[in-house]
Amino acid sequence: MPQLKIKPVVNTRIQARNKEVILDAALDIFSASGFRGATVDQIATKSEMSKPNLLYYFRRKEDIYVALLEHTLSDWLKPLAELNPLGDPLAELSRYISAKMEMSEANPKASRLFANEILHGAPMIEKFLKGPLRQLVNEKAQVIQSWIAAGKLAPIDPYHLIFAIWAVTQHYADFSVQVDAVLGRREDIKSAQKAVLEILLRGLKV
Amino acid sequence: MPQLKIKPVVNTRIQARNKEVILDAALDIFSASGFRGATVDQIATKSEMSKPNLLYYFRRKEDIYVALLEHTLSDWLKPLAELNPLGDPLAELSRYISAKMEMSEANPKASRLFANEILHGAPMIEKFLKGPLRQLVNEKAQVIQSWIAAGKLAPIDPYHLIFAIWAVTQHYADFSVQVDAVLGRREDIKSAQKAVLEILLRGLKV
DNA sequence: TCTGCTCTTGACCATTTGATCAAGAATTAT
DNA sequence: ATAATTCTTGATCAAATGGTCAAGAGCAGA
Repeated sequence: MPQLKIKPVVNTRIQARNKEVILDAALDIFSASGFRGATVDQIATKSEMSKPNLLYYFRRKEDIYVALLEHTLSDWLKPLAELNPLGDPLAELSRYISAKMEMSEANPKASRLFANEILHGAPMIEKFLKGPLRQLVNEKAQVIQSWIAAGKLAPIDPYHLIFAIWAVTQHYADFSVQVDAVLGRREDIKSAQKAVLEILLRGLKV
Repeated sequence: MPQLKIKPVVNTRIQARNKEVILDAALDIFSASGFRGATVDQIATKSEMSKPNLLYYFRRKEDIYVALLEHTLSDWLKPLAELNPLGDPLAELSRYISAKMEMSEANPKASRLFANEILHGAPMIEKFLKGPLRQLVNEKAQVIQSWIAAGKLAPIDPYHLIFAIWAVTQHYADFSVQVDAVLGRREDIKSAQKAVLEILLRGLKV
């Protein structure tokens, strides 16, 4: 009696490759148009496969979107997780800010995907925000608080400091169109990074 | 011979009222779902009128969206325009930051509408960004630069300072879902405002 | 009151779009 | 080689959606 298989059980080479191709294409499309604005056809075309073929790998449009977000979220946490309680406060924060600026430069599409999701109420990643993200922020806010208590940092609310760092660094990815329009040229990330470090860190010195 | 009127020439009372009702409803819908995600039906329902009736006032979905953006843009410029070159630098910047924070609190929907538009490449407001906005920012950057030259402000790149102020203040409107999720409660704008002022201004003192 | 304009809507249309299906091609395991 | 499984796609569908139209209701000025 033949086994009834609705879906492949294993991930073959072809599956691994095609799923990656699809996620690559989907990042382009979703980050540019948002979930509703993107169409399965666009993603299929960019993936150079037929729409039914794409839907063979991800059964619903939403599945692609969720997979993409999950791919992105762990990367998103990493730099903050690396904030070292034992390091020098200003050096640690400087490293964190620089890492975020470089992420904005290297992968603005992921940043926009994430921004768009939150902007629209984060329907897919509420659990991530209230779970792992919240926990990590709590933990690192305590680290910052301990630095302040030790007199190594100016007394600034740690949570709002973290929000400010997120806001400023991601601004260069999410609002790059506006930044470029105002400056009248493609923003150079080096000088932006230098300016951001000054603006955010200068006030933190004791 | 009767005059051929395709569209009403004047704005009657009914038109004024209904257009406002529609724009109100549209702000709700567009800010929550983006241009593509919003449907004319949703806006019509929220406006308590039939779809053809809505389309009598705005012939295309895009017309509603554009009208809404135009409504918003002038408000958007106002606080920055009021930055007074003759005032005390820190007091002026403090006032500007506070005004932006209050705008985020009072009208987060407009902020999100704007954010979403820029996030997706600002197809409708490119001219605004490269024109009036750029001009105003240039002007105010010069003001800040003159404060720095006069030794009244720490030497910080004025453009990036303005970007930082935008980023941080609008973050509380655009990413409120994330802020609330991380804090585990509805953010209180008073304490946010206090923290933001400290973070952004502390480093600007000479 | 009567005339002409404004306002309103049910019915309808064309297109887009997410998703399905059956059937054949390609690949893999035996 | 051959059987089983995975992969691929043309054709198709139902629902959603932006927009139109004709016809009637409401309103304002003469």
